[in-house]
Amino acid sequence: MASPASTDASTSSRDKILDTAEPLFARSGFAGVGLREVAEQVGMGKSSLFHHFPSKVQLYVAVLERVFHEFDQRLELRASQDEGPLAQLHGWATVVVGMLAEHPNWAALLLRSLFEGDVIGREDQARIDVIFSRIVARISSALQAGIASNEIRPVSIPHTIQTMVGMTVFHFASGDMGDDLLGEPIYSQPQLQARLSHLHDYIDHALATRPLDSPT
Amino acid sequence: MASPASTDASTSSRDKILDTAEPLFARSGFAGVGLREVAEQVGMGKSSLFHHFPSKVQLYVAVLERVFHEFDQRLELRASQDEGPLAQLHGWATVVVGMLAEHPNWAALLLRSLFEGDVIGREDQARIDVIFSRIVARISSALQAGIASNEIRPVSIPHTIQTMVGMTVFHFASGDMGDDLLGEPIYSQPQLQARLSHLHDYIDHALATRPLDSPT
DNA sequence: GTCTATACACCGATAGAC
DNA sequence: GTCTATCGGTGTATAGAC
Repeated sequence: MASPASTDASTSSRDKILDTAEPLFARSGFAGVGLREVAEQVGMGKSSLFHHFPSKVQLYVAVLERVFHEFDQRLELRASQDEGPLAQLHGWATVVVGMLAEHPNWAALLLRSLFEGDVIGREDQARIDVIFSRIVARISSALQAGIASNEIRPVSIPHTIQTMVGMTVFHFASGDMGDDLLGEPIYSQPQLQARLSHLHDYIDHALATRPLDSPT
Repeated sequence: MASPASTDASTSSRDKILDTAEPLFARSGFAGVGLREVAEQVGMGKSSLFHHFPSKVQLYVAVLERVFHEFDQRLELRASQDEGPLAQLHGWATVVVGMLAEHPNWAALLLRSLFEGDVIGREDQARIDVIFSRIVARISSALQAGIASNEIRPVSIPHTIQTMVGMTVFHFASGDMGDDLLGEPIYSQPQLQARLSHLHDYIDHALATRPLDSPT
């Protein structure tokens, strides 16, 4: 659905390269992937890659930007229904889990891009940062609104965002370690549902002010 | 305290190499570090490294094992005071934040080792997994005991552990992204304290059954 | 737009002198 | 235990034919 070419099955070489490189970068990181491996899997010569991307770094950047872009779009789409802050957070949690489930490479890719600093040039990093900031700002607004209206406890907004990013991105990037811990694959249907429930539970119990606590 | 030389300032070559390699692997990952760079910073020739470690992989493993080992030890030490499950979790949170603050490379190193699967051989990975399992088992026991005694809500234990690992390891590995989000360095004193408070808050509000709920 | 051929630096690892 | 020299291989990237 949705991704590369609009109406037919044909995919541009550029997209094919991106699709091929994405899981490789996700698994092995920027330094861990050789262009030979990418070219081989795409089915073309190494040199041909340079016709579509000026350098390995730019290929990596293109992969990242595509992911951040759609991530941002899907969150924005869900934000357009305007609901209360808690419902908004619940909705986003559902969207994020859905997206990461649909694209099992993305969590690792996002995780890398968030904590591996240097690999990308300043300008490219800045463009990605803009998108990321937009995502953060949205969550931040929801939290702020919720705190103002006393639906959400007065938690630290940045620390809560860090926690929520960790609860989603880190969890779905945790690979074998996560599988072992859960005793079942992270991306199995029951565990996807379990993670979503866990997120909803977090929102309701760690963030929401309990009815019992609210002032008379 | 165990590690390299006990009473004097001299450090074995082996330890010096480990100390040098640790931040490099933390920042750039296994594939992103060249032995030339390591050797240069240690102040010896590339080849000399092979006198102390049979291969690059084994050097990496040695770095990881050292970290996991001390991590495990410090948690065990703190476990020896026997307290209630909630107090135990609070204590561990304090210990973990303290350790990660003391060793700013560790979070990134641990994060990589948790989600980058392939780089290490089976046997070495198995040895690390044993240590990690011990850590997980301890937390798991505390949660289980707390749930049994009704001090802790009946949360999913594996998912809660994933969340807590993310709240610590991911947070302290988040580098520039985390700094930007907090508006202040993650490892600054106020933000260290803030993260610890956030963790305590999580334990008290997301995990603990509220006093109001507990049976007489 | 893809290919072959090639440039040049660096990689991890080994051999052997000191 | 550290060094120099060197091995074979791979890395990104370029040149130029088709």
